[in-house]
Amino acid sequence: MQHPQTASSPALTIGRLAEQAGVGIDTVRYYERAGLLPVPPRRASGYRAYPADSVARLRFIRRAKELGFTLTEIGELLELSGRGDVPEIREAARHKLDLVEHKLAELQRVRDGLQQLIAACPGHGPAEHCPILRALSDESEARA
Amino acid sequence: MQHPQTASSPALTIGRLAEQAGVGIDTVRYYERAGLLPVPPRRASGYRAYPADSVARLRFIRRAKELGFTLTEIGELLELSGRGDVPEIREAARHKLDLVEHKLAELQRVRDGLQQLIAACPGHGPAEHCPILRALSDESEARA
DNA sequence: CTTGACTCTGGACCAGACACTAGGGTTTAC
DNA sequence: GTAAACCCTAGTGTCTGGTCCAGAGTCAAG
Repeated sequence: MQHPQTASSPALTIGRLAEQAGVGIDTVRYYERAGLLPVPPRRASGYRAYPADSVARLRFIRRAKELGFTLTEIGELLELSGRGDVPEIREAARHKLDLVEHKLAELQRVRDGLQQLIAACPGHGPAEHCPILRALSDESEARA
Repeated sequence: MQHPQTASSPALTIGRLAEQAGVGIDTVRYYERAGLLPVPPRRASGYRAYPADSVARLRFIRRAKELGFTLTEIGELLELSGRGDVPEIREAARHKLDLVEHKLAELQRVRDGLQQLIAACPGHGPAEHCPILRALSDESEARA
């Protein structure tokens, strides 16, 4: 833990924060409304003043989103990461883990499917021989 | 290949088509609007009359969607497949595979983070260095 | 012929995740 | 000190991928 703003932390404006995290300004405000970012302190002018570590948090959100988590889920993950003592939270983490493993399994299935298709596809020749097309359109409803 | 409608093909109603393909009726119409399904012939009454092979096409769409392709991408795949452009299709699949593998790797890191969190959190103490957050927010911006 | 199930069109609506606009005030660089 | 660049709120618009009417016509069974 470091003091948020003793003297060294630059206290970013929303614009700088957004830029450093690679998102839009509106997105930052949206996340705040959505409860994903803590409400930041304000200057006298009303400008939001973000501690430097907000960048990490925003990046986390961005990347988790790329992984297919919804903002709600990300909020839950953030909550887990933010407080670490109650056993309930451990349960929640377990629950999240299930979810993540489920996602992993699905994604692996997708990967395997794609790999097989690519491996079997000669990359040339008539379309009838391309298993990518066949695999998707055939009666391969074996397991659904 | 079989003749579309010489005499034997049943010419499905939209309801039957949807049912056989496992999607909703509205979805079928939506796909038509979106250009994913060819505009079908109509009966005198105005009812859409689908050739039997529309089922395969719809299933293709459904499965490609399960593989994570967007409708736009699927439209492109369908176009490529119509042209018999095998190399391009393969390239598209390869590209998707790259994305999927990347996601897999990151998701694994999230999973590891959760596992560590659970293991290291016996029900007390500050989860100050939360591995979940670290997994995704660190300077792992190596490639972006 | 009637009834109930089906289909038609056009448009409204949903959630998620933002992006943009208007009409202001503020900060900063020169 | 002034102009550019930035920030504020509130509200509306956008895109994706559908879903759900309403009101009207059509088809199949009995």
